[in-house]
Amino acid sequence: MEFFILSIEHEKQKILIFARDENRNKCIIEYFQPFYVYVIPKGEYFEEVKRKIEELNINKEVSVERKKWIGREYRVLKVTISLDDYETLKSLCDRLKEEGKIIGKKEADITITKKFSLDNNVYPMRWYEMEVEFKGKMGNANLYKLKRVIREVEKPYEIKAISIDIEILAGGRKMPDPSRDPIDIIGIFDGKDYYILYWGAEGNGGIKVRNEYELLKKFDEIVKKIDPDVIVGYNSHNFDLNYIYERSKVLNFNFSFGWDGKGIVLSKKKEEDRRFKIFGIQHVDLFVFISNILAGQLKSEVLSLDNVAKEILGIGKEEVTLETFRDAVDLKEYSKVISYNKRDVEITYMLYKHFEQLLIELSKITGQTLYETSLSTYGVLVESYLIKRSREFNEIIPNRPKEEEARERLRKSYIGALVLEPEPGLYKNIAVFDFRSLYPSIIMAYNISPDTIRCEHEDCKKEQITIETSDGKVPIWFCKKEKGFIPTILNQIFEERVKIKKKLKELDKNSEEYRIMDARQYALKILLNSTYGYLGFAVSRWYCLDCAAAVTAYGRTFIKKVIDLLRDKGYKVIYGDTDSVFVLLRSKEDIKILDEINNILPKPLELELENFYISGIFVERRGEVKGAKKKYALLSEDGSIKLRGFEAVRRDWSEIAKVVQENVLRLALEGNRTGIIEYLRKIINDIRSKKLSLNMFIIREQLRKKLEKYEVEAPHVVAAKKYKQRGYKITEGFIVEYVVCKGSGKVSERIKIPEECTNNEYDPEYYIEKQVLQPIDGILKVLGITKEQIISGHKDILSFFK
DNA sequence: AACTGTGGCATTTTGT
DNA sequence: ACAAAATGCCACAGTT
Repeated sequence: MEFFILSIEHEKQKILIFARDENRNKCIIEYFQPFYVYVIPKGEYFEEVKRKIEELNINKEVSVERKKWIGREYRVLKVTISLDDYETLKSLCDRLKEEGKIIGKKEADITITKKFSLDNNVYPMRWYEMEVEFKGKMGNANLYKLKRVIREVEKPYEIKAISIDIEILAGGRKMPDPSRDPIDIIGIFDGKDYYILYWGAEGNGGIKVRNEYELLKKFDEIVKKIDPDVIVGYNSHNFDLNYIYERSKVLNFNFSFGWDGKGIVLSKKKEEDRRFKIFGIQHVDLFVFISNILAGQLKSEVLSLDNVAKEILGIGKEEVTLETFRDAVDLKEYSKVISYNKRDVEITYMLYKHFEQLLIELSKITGQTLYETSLSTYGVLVESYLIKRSREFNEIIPNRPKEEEARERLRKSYIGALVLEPEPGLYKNIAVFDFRSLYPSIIMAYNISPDTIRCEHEDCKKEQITIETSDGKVPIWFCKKEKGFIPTILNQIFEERVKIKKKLKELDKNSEEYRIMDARQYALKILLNSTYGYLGFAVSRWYCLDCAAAVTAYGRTFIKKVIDLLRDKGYKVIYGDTDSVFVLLRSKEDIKILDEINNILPKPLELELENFYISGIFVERRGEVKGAKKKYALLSEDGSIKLRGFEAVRRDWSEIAKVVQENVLRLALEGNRTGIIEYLRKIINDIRSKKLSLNMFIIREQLRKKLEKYEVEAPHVVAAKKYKQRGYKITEGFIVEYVVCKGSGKVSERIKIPEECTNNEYDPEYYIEKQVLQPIDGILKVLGITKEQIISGHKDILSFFK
């Protein structure tokens, strides 16, 4: 029979595969998974260790295998025991380790479900033909016993997904608290029909029920009726599912959706960061996935559903204020809130559909469930992938570091990328060249891997590079005779991606195949680009700080080499960062020097033209003559502007500061000096005469730790305390908003949170001085515009306002 | 990891 | 002699 696997769970050593057959019937396939660990004895103690394990008074099977441990081959003992007897084996191994007789005990921390996948080459989100034996029913699922996996089958599976979103109207007045405030609305959307359940008021467009208990009951029924594979929410781990879970406890209601008939299960109990799982159904929290994997590519500063939907789907923002909620409660009329909820479930569903293929491809590649992928960070993705591939290389999977070891690793650091110091000024005709995927290329080109580092071959030692870590400077080399685990894998990913990209060019952009292939190449790109970071990541199993340090060291030599080549040819290089160089051309024709440079560079490194710019501006660091790094603006031929590092792209500056800086930068790049002077005169006037809305003056900062942990009375900390006083729940990650108002003393003593500000209350002087003139100071300096020119007749623009 | 920049705070320097 | 201004350092947020 053929099955599409959704997830693989276990009860002790009993594997439960949650799958669907060709008719979408729920199927649970059972299998008994042996538990085993690998013990690596030190050569001379091999027989002793083997004997001691064999003498243990437990059921066991000990076999001798040849396995690789970080590239080196060993005779190892594969010890298969019952999971219940693990402690006995562990204490023996701990003792042997202390006596120095074994290198270690490995793969004990690989979950039993993972072991099942590795041993049988069976992973979620794929179809398999299996030989099974029907055993009867388990709930409403067919129960089978797995006899044998015949083969993987390539065919599509159409995922049935629903999105959910809840409303707690008490939140219109205070933070919703599940011990007190009921759920008023639960919305569900399956891509076709909306089920907006509500109670306690009138309303159009929803399904009215008698009370909250009935609401949960109806929700349960609908989910069972739709029988989805995926339930999607936006911030649903920390809000929607958490809330539904808590309310069901308060009301003593037991859900029966989920294949085990238990509904929502709390799988990680860390306060403030709980994780909810549903057996057989993949719970996908898009907010978590977007924050972990996609945030870097998005322009949105705050990853609210509205912002993200606007950027990704181009759906406009709907203004819903707290007033809407308050009115709904006061008038007992929910129509507006119902349509708001309807829109939210729809957007959530559409966003999910937009990312579904990427989630699927990432899951397939890494061997994880959709649920696991949606919670993964880059490190988890890379590691899952390496684990999945390890068997092909006969590599034993290294242990995850213990807390102490991880802390130790965190203390170590190494020299990173090279950043050139730019000379402040306004430049014309700038070409930006960069290396395409520099770090992955270096790993491949130099065979950088934990298993190739410091090999014993004298030949390999000849090509060394010096790395500098917190332990000091040391020369380092990588094996040239045998390809390492990580470079081999990277190479394969790289080649696979090239192949897909080639294929994409032939496909119709609107075809299903294009969509799948494009998601696949993007998933591969994510893995390719995350591997360097993974090597230096403290909790990695294949951690290798010296490898990471070698990657950056090679990176620095390459970028230096390019700069030297360009300078030798008489070009002026004005800036460079990690993998890019900014060079002044005499004309656009000069771009052809790229070919000459690429002829000299070793393969597969390749310098490319990132773009050509008409003009660009670099400024000084505040209070210094040195040019500021990672801070510049470029004007391209199509009129678009690229801003890096400037206050205009930062979240912790007011809108007025950002708008003014961006406008001034544009005028500067266009060479319009008089425009700047006129614009500034006008804007200063507007600020003073309070023509602008308060929104322009709100400063936002995030709390990066718990409020109590702050040592200083910084403005955002003071503001956060004000929020707290007003009954807001202040958590880590809370975005604090404040406005600087008139008054005396420190800034922190005269801030107000927006809801305290009446009558467009803000301090014009503060904003003109600190938010408008400060950020453009460097730009004006480059252009040689003095403050007197802005306010003619006055020596100093600041004294004008005093 | 590298880098920029703000505000708070304690101390030193400077102006009157 | 005193206060204001400058300075240096730290904590912190954020971008690349």
